[in-house]
Formats: sequence, C-alpha cells, structure tokens
Amino acid sequence: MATTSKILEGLNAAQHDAVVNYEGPSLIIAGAGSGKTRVLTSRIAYMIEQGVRPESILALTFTNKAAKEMRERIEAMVGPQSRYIRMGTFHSVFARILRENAERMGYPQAYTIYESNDAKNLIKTIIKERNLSDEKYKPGHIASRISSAKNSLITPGAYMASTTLATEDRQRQIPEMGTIYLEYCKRCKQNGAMDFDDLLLQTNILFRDFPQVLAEYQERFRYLLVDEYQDTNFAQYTIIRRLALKYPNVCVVGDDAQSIYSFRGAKIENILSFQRDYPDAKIYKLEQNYRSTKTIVDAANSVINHNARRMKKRCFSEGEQGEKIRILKAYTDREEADMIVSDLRDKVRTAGDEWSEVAILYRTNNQSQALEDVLRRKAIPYRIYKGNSFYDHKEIRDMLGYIRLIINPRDDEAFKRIINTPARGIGATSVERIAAIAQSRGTSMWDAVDALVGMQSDDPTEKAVARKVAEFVALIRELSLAREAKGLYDFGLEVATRSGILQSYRMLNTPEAQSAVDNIEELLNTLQLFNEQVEAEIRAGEREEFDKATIEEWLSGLMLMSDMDNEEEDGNNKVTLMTVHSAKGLEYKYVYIVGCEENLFPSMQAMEDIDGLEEERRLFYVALTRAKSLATLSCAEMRFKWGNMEFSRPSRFLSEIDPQYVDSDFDLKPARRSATNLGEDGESALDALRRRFDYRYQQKGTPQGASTQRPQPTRSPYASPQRPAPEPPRPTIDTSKMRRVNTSTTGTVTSAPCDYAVGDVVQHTTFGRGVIRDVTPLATDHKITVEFGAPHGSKTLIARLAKLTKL
DNA sequence: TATGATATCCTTTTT
DNA sequence: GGATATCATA
Repeated sequence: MATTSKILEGLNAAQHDAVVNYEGPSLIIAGAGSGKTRVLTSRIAYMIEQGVRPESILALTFTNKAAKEMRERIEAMVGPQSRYIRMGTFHSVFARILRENAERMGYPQAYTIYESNDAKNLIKTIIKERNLSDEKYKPGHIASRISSAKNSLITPGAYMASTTLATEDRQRQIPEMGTIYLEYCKRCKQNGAMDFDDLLLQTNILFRDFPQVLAEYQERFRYLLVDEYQDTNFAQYTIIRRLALKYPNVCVVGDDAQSIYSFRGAKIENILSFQRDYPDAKIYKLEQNYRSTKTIVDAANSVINHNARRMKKRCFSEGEQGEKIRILKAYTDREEADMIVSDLRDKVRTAGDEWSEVAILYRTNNQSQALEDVLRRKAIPYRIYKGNSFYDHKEIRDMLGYIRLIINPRDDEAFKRIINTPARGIGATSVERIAAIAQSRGTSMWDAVDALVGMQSDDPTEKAVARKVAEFVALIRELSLAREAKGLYDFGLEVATRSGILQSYRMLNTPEAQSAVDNIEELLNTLQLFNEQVEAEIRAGEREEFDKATIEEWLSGLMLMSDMDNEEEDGNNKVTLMTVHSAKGLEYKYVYIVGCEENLFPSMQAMEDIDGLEEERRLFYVALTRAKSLATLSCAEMRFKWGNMEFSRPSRFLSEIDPQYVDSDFDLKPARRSATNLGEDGESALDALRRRFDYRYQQKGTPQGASTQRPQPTRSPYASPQRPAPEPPRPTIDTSKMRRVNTSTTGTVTSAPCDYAVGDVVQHTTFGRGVIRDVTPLATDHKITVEFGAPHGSKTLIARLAKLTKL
C-alpha cells in the first residue's frame, strides 16, 4: 500500500474505493456511463498487482464480448498473466466446468448443448407421444414454463410435488405440465444433452450433490466478480452463493435501474437484497456519468423517477449541457425510417463523423426491416445485430446436425434433423418407425438403426428403405473416422461434401443457394480459426500440449455465442441497428430510438402490471443513456402490423421526460388524439392521412399506372400478374380495424372513468379470479390492486390495459 | 415420398 | 406481411 499504483491513476474517489477494497463482499452500484467496466478491470488488475493469483479469480459477464474486452483491458495493465483469469458468461464458464464433471452426473463428457429449437422439437415429440392436444399444449409455452422452472431451480420432482404449480397448470389447462417436464429432462439426459437452462441448473445440482467438487471450486475461485448483477436469475444467484460460502470475496456490479431481463428469470431482488445476503458488504456508488451530456443524464433521470422501485442514487454529469433531445414524428413506420435515415446522414455528413458513431435502437427485432430497406436504398453501410442469426440458416443447422451426431450419437434431435437431409428417400414414416423401435428398446435412434442394418426383410419397399438407411449409417461411420484422422477444417469439409449438403446447394443456381454455400464456408472458416487460436495458446504455454483443439469445444463455444460476440471483419464504419436489449453496455455519439409508441415501447404485454411497465421504463432508460451527445426519439402515427395499418399513439415515456430537455414541435401528451380528430368524422381524417403517405400507397399498385411514377421498383406483392389489383386502391387498409381502434381510443382518452371499484370480483386471463382491493387514479387511467389468491397473490394492474373482465 | 398449395401463428426482449 | 406448419395431390 506504500506506493500508489499506476492502475489507480485518474479514478475518482468512489471508483478508487471500489477498486482498492477487494477483500470481502462488495456491492458496486454503477449508474449508466459511470465507468463500471473501468472499475471492474482496474479492480482485477489491482488485485493481481497486489499478488492475487489470476487463476483464483472468476469473473462472470453478460456476453462473451464483454469478457473478451475486459480481458484485453486487464492485459494492457498487468500483461499476459491476465490469460489465467477465468472469465466469461455464466453459461460458457459453467458449461466447461460441467464438461469436466459430466460423467459423475450421468451425462457424457461430450454432451450436446440444445438450443431453443432443439428443446422445442423434443417437447413437441413428447406432446405427440402422449396424445395431448397441441391446441392447449403449445410447445413454446411449455418450453418457457420449463425454462422458468429451471431458472428457479425447481426440478421435475419439486414441480410435481407443488400444489401451487398444479393448480396454476390446471387453470392454464395444462395439467400434464409436470409430467412433460419430467419426461423432457429424462429425454435430454438420454440424449446426452443439456439445454441453456441446464447449464445453470445442473451446475447447482453438481454443487449440491458433490460437496467435494464444490469445495474444490471454492478453493480454486477465491475471488468472484459478477457484472450486470441486476440481471442474474435465481439459478445464477445460487451458484454464486454456493461458491462464496467459503471465501466471501464476492464483488457484484450492477444498476437496478438497468434491470431488463425479467423474462429470462432475472430477479431485480438479487441486487436489492445483496446487503441482506452479505451483511458486512461494503457498498460503493458510482454516480458520476462520464459518457453523456447533462441534458441526456438529467432527461433519463426524469423518466426513471416515475418508477417506484428504485435504489437511492443520484446520477449526474459534469459534461456539457449538450443539445436537447429531439422528438420526431412521422405518419407511417416507413416514413419514420426515411426521416431517421435522412437525419442521421445529415448529422454525420455535416459533423464529419463516422457512420459507426450512430446507433438505431428499437424495441422489437421486426422493426429493423423498414430501416434496413431505407439504409440499403441510400447506400449507407450498416451492421445489424440479431439474436442468433447463425442458426437461423438451415444449412448451418444441418451441418451442425451432422457434427453433433458424430460427436454424440445419442443426440436424437440431431439424428432426426439429418437422417433425410439432404433428401435420401427416408421419409417421415420410416423415421417414426425408427423412433418407435428406439423407444421400445430404450436406446437412441442411432443405436436402433445401427442394430437394424444387419437385418433382412422380404418386403421390397422395406428392403429399399433398409438399404438407404444402411447407406446413411455407413456415411456417419466414415465421417466418424474422418474426424479422428483429419484436422478440424478438413473434417468439416468432409462433412459438407460427403453428406451431400454442399452439392445440394451448388446444384441450385439461385442467389439463396449461393449464400448458403457462403455460410457453410464461413462455418468452416471458424473451425480453422479456432484451431489456429488453440495452437497459438499451446505455443504460448497457456494451454497444455495434449489439450488440442477439439470439435466438441468448438461446438459448445459456437452454441453459446451470440451475434453480439461476432467481430465484424470487413471494416467497422457502419451504422449499428439493434434492439434496446442488445444495446446494454454500449455507447454511441448519436442514438436514435425509433417506435416510441404506446403498445410498442412500452410493449403491450408488458403493460399489464406495474412491474412490467417499470421494466419497460428501465429499458427506455437504458436506451436513452446509450447516447453520448445526441439522442433522437421518433414515433409514427400509423404502423404496419400483421399486414395492415394500425394507429398508434406516442409513448407515455416521451411525455415523462422533463420538457425542459426536449425539443419537439408537437404535443407529447398521449391523450392528444381527440374525438373530433377521428370520431364520426373518422373517414375524412383517414383520407387525409392516406394522402400524406401516398408513397406506400402507390407502391402497393394503383391500377391506373400511378405506380410508374415511382422510380424505385420495389417488390410488390400486389403487382403479380396472377392477382388483379383489388378494386379499391388501398388494399392494405382495413377500415373496420380502424374504427375499432378509433372507438377504443376516444372512449378512454377524453375522460377516465373507472369501471372498477374496491370489492369487485374480476377475471384475469392469466391470473384467474381475484378481488379488487384498491383503486388509485392516474393521469389518464387507474391503478388497481387485485388479490388473486393462492399462486399469484396480490398484483397491481393498470385498469385499461389489464385483461380483466368484471364478474 | 416429395412437392406445392393453403392455414396459422406471429411480434417483446436472449444466454 | 411473412415464415412456418399442415394438408392435398401426383
């Protein structure tokens, strides 16, 4: 402590304290832009400088990219020892630990990681096998229930023992839910597979059932650091709890105001009650924002102040006042995109900035479409981040299917995917028969087919199928040999060629097929890259000689990789498009938040209860605080939804921003649309609106050749020769819908009478029957507290939005 | 069994 | 509007 470390230079008082006091539990409340990453990296670097062994540090981040960046920054401070820090997402770190311990838990070491599609397919199979109605038992719904059970560490046994869950499932008319969950887990294990949630659940089971294993990791990881703690779920929370039991050197960093992942089971309580969990925890508050202008920080604060559930902190900026937040309004979503893109082009050009200083953020992925079209039309380079776009491609999933089956022959989902891909004459009936045989023998489909190959049959069609199956078996065997004999890249290439996948696309001479071939090549390149990387690590002595690159390791890495983690190789000077969720942790000079409309942002389903609405508000806060110098918000009056136009009103969040920070030329009050505007006179108002967006209007093909005025030939679904242009030249506008929207708008906006009173009995679509306990008036609505009894308890809802019926 | 046509969901957010 | 699922037909 005698000499000051270089690492501490330039830190403010709060940051300094948070870096230096690394022993014992600490909670770092880090407001947006407060130098959180800097504190985390400096803290770790400082620890190493003070003699803490890097191997004893476990740092968990939210994305792989964040981990990579942190490691680089630490390396810059303390050099190559940083390589020995265990760092990554919860999922990737524990996937590796599980691999080391898989066998004692009844999983193969080469277990496969199931992504959500695999999980859903398996659930579908189970539902079918049990002859349950796929009307009531929707795979997606079942999958999400299983997922939240796992995130809350509820095993199938516990699930079925719970009377609360049983009644809940009966209410939802899925009484077999527990059985399906049990069967699902059984089948995953049979298949030697873990889904995303298993990676956390099974880690907990490992630590619970094998205390000596837990003890080993407790000794190994004496210092724990968790980033984005406000977004951890119960399973993650418990892992940390367990690991910290012996040496409570646990440092969590987060911001309750940025908790936006409750749909994934994240519990904001984890951060709110850290002090209760670790009573002698030290608390550090990083409140100075170094990222944004005063205007942006203050505006964001004024919005988040509408939330009741907050931790006390005061975020401020000492930067410039900066420009006011601009709010733009367009008539249609299409026009909104035009407006935004022209605006950002002007900004970038006049200021001489880079495209990469601009981000366009939206609430839902589908909003990117309109923006992409305009960007492409104006030849502005852009980069779009979209979930796991890699697996969205069939050719990639097929390639991975082969590789998975070779690594883990028990993986029935992979087997089903590829047995007839590319088509080799083994149809659904044959596959079902194989599945049935496997079921009856209690083996995997691969084992079933493997045993079947030697058998003879007299039936000629059966014989033909048997021959084809035998060919498939031979193919997989050959590829397995290739895996052992060849390097990673060559093996991948063998899979692509011998399987016939590559050939099947080359035969087709379409641009889509070409892109598929490109994707396959890209996949093979990642194999090569991975191999080179591992070899470099071995040469540098960071990795043992015998620990060569394996296809298993590559595959799990790939499964746990998100689009976020992919580095762009062909130049970075591009406008960024992404959801607000993916923007967390990032910053841009210019930020555009589009679609600031009621029912979109905040989203319709989130507005059902107060918690949901508050989370949307935090999301909006996250969006706003991404901006360094200028934030621009926009909304449209009409938006294409499910193929027809729907009206929307400006988001309540726009009017929640303190007006002194806003620059807009229209009234922001959500209640602005009055009855006269669209009342009985609705049609003419509509016509006026139609006229103003005749761009789309004409594009949709007016029969009189008006479309020829448009120089831009856009793909037009109504222009196809088979289908005559519809009589009224506005096929996309469904007036019946408009009237509907219309009446509901006028009815609720003008005055806000409340249909509910204390003591009323109501029915809710998800929570069931309840009694109203309290009614509080809001600006344009009422907040009601409803007691639902057993599983749900008391909920605070917004009268107009909650799906309630009075009984 | 493979292909093309029609029906149906969809739109919250992701490791 | 679009992707995916299911169905009808050769």
